[in-house]
Amino acid sequence: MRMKSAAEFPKDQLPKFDSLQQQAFLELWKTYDCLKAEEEIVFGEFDISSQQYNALRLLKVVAPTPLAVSALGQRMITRAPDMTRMLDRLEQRDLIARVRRDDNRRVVEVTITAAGSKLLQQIAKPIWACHQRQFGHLSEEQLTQLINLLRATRKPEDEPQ
Amino acid sequence: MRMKSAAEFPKDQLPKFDSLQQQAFLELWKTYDCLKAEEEIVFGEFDISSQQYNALRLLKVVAPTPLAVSALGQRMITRAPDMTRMLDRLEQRDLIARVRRDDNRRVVEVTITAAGSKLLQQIAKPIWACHQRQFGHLSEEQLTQLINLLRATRKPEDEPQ
DNA sequence: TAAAATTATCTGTTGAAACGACTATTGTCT
DNA sequence: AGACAATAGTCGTTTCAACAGATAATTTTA
Repeated sequence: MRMKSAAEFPKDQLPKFDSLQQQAFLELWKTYDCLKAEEEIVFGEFDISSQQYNALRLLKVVAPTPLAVSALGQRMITRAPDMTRMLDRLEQRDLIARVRRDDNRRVVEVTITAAGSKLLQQIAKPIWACHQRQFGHLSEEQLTQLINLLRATRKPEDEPQ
Repeated sequence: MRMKSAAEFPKDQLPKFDSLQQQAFLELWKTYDCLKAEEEIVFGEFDISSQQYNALRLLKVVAPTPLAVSALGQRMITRAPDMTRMLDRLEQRDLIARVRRDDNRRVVEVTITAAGSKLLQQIAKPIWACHQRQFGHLSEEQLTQLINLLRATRKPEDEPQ
């Protein structure tokens, strides 16, 4: 986590109003929150959280190969420090299966079940429609631009492809 | 909440891969989550949540005029269905004050206290530095572009200013 | 090979979010 | 005025997230 001291930004460079940077953050927050709320309505109809959906999605990608809990955790978008209990809930609903690996009994491997795949499939269309509603009015060019800017925000080194 | 039936998007229009729209959403999510995590570290040093910071910030803007709980709630970025207890916590720390309005005894008005203002002031610099770290490498043009795209995403009607 | 360190996951606890139901106050309609 | 509805905020409960510490299995080190 790179840290620059605040002193690197001397007072006379401080904008009088909230900085453009803060504005960008607030817009990002607001926008994310709007879209997430709409998504959650869709997910809610299937009694699932976006976190859970994300986990299932990742498991589906590699299926039928299992994924260790830690590997799954690392690939999640939002860092989840509580994989265990999230997987508990999915397991109780028989959407995933857990197996302790034999050649290394510390790791627990997770796979998506048929029921889990089916649920994903059911969600796929409404969630796709949701994203269409949210971004459908933007041109392809605007979308790639947005995506590139978001990437550039996260990764200072690699600018637009 | 406008709803289009999924049928409006016939199968042969479905992209083989995840749609650009979904990609945009995931980028937005990822980016927001990254930035938020960094912010929370800063806020954490002051034992405050971003929600609470937001509330204080809004109160500061209108200070010394008080703001009704409902008005505050509506201006919050993330809809908070639990204003009461959030304000409880802020009140316990003497960062805000609550007064029941006399001419309409249903509404409770909130103001930021001197201590609250002081805390905001202490946070201001580190949080500004945080936003600089996060967005400082983007040009002013890129930032306004990003802001405009985010706005356009939320509000289909008004395209870039 | 026994002790120490590391890895991978689990559990306990605490605080906060979500959702509804509830109370109090005011406004409206007859 | 009295009944009914609307508004503003609070409280109760359940569930979830975050952090720390515990447990168990493996690897490293002396």
